[in-house]
Amino acid sequence: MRWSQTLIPTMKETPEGAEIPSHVLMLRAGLIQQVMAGAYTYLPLGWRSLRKAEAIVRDEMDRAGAVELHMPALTPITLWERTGRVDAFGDVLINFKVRRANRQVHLALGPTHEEVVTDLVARFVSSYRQLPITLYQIQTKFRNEERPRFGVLRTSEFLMKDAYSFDTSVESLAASYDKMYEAYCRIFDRCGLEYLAVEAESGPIGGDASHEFMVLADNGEDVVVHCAACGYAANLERAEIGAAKASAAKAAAGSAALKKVDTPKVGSIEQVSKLLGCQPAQMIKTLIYVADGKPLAVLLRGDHDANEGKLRRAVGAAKLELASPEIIEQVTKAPVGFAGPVGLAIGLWADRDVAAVADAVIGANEADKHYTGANLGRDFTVAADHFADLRNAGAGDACPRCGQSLALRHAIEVGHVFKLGTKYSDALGAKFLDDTEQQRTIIMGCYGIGINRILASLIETRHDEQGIVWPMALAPYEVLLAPLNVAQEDVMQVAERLHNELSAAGVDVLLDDRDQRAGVKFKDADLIGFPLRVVIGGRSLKEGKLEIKWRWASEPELIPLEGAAEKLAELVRHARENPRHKS
RNA sequence: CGGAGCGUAGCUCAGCCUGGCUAGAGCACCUGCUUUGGGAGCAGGGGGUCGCAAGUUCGAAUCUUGUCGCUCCGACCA
Repeated sequence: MRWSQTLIPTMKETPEGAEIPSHVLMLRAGLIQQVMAGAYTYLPLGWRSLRKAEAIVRDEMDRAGAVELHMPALTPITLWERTGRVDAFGDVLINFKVRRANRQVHLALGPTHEEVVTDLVARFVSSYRQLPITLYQIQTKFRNEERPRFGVLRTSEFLMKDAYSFDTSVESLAASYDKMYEAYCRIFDRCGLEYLAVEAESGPIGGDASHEFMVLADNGEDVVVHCAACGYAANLERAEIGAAKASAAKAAAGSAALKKVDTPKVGSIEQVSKLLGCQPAQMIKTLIYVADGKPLAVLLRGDHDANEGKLRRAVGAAKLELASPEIIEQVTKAPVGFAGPVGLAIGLWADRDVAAVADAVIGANEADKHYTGANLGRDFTVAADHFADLRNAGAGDACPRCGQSLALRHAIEVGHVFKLGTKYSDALGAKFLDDTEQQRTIIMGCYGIGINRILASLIETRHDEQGIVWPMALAPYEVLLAPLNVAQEDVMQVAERLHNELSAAGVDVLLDDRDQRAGVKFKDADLIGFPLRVVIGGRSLKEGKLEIKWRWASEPELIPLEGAAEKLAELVRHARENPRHKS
């Protein structure tokens, strides 16, 4: 391809509104153009990279035995009503009515495709002989994001690979799941991404039933908990906390007396600690939840955050949510911000770390009042079996596996594998007859990859001051030919010949045939980040040599003009095998 | 959905506070000449409903109100 014949609108300056590196660089390098908040055009270069990522995903899905099909983005709302997900998705589900002859049809744009694919399987699969099977597609998904942001990281329309496995048993599901897990590792390896597979919230099946594939990046929206010592990794919702350090476990032997103090109009932990001159860790906060319709109270150290998943599992509730202000007032007889454990008549749970807080500051269940000097056992009690790990892990907490210190890292979720169980097959009647003529429900798994996020997370983690540093696998073009003077005939002859020979050898090559100064060509080459740049002209050509430079290398090297095409093709082939080469 | 900010040429921005000649600069674009290894120089040229609407005023990019769009922080995220 010739530069002059395609569309590559590079920008010297950072457009207003772009903040994070991947967004800035995708715009400046002419990969994307924003059409509205959360919707982008992929320009020729961006589209090439996206298609390369897609091709890798497709290749590995096929290798893992998954079968590609294509479902419509347009779906009837009734399909979503059958699984109750109209409510579950809420405003995220883009849906609308259209006129069709003399009636109205209510449609939804698919945010994912469990319903459509399960309905398909329910219609055509009826025997264990047809199972297991894993179906996948690569398709545009639609979600009405509350707040699109970070360039292509969070958009309302995005390209997703979604796969669904259908099995006859939990053991068979585990095998399907493992195949997908391994395929994901191969995909992200080939893309040159540094990723972590972390344990994630597991849903109905429990146990080891969900993993998220995370790319560690400072601008990631997710937080993963990582132990550098043993490799334990989990997302914040799921991360367990190891047993408390022995030194902190001194029994709460407080000396102070319980004393009611005035805290007028001051309800938050931060405000109260400031007013009373104590540390948040000296406080115990009391959160009121409603579990399956019944209110309960949870005690946490002031500087800790509740983990609703852990709490739900500890309490054994199906549904758990923070209580409304009305319920809180009814239960505590005080406005929000003044709840405390003393004299509360509802079920009381506590995070393990609460036991170590002596002479604590707590709410007094009375407007504008707190207690100081509160002590567990003397002033209030929590049943021994109501102590549990109920909070989010924090930096410095003990690793549940090895006891070393945990670290919190920001990350971008690029993939998710999940054992679904029978939620959708039950709702949509996907059953099969087993070899003993029993009718049973098909067991499902689902597996997603955000294709756009592969690009964004790669750029987020592989760039420098000059621009993107593409790995060979996803670069829009593998080789850039840069003739320095397009008016010079011998230079252009060499460039044209190399272009044709490399193309014939299966190398993606772009010829910068613009009549531009060398500086402009170099800046654009670095900004876009072509892995291999070949300069034709100047001193080296007179000596029968070409100058080549890897994007991640600091210095160029010279190769003989003689046999250059073969040499370059060989270099490209080698670099394709090593997706993670670094500067 | 709460909080904050920004909308002036394709891009980055000045002008607005304190209303007043024909609305500006740099980059980009077009023409010519020069230049040619890290975003060139000179000369000339094209391009703007100042987001939109209403209001105040003799007069609005500028003041007021409303509205739309975009961005950031937070909440939310099967």
